[in-house]
Amino acid sequence: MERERTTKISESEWQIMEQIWAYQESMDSGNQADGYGITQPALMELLGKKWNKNTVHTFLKRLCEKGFLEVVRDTSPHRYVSLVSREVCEKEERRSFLDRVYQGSAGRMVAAFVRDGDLSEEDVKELRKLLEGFK
Amino acid sequence: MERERTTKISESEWQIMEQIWAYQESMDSGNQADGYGITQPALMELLGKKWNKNTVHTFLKRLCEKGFLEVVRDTSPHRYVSLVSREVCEKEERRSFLDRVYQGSAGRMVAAFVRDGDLSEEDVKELRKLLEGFK
DNA sequence: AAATGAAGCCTACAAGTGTAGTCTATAATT
DNA sequence: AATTATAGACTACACTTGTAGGCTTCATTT
Repeated sequence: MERERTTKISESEWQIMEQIWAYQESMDSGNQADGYGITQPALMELLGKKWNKNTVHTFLKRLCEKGFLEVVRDTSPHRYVSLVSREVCEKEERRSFLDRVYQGSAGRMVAAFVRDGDLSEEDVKELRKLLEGFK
Repeated sequence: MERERTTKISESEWQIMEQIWAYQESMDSGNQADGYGITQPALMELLGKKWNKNTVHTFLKRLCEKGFLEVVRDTSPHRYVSLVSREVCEKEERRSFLDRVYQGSAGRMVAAFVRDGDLSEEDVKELRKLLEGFK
């Protein structure tokens, strides 16, 4: 499926997408008709007070232009729906981060995280389990 | 030690730093007097033909302004010396990547890498070893 | 109806990024 | 000395990103 996007989600834009994904997920479980997509007011609510209305609007517009969101204009406060899953975006980010900083070597990179003590005991335990189930 | 930097190394700038670090490392082993720092011509050589001279110069200048490099102007082709280790920069990048995409959770992130099969068998083996030596 | 207010649209603008042309010293050649 | 590469400095410019000020329109509330 996946529309071809060329651009990336910027730092701030991620914070917007973050909320939209979370919101959509929460809706998925509650599952109701077409209440799909978040309205800007609702989004503002989730984002908290530090965000200016117009700023958020700009980001939403740009995210639409970039092909990450879609606006549904048939309800009063319009609704924004994400067109790409968080998983896919995360994956793209990982790739580009990896290529930029670690010449694409996931191994070097994960090792750095582990070595650097960035992981909690929880994380380590979890990770061990994951590695076991690995051929 | 560490000069305070506020800005980050951009995508393209990383490719420059990459070479400079590598070069410096190779010099460290060979260890000779103050032949420290790479010249632009030498850098161009390492970067390959796709880079325009002026473009590279711009990046070098910016990296100096940002406090990542220093120019030594007492030799004919000036010499550029890195002021920050690759390790430190990598760490900063990891942090910002983590915060942006994984809300700072290294665990979630490493798990994603593992789960996604981004790791080679080599990597996995290496990783297991690392995790063993972990309290 | 008049005044308020929220929702949406457009415009602006400074800072950062990728790319590269131009001009000027300076050193190497003819 | 005149000519030609080179190295370095400066300038330019389009595009992206973060931020936000206006203006217009409905839908409310006096």
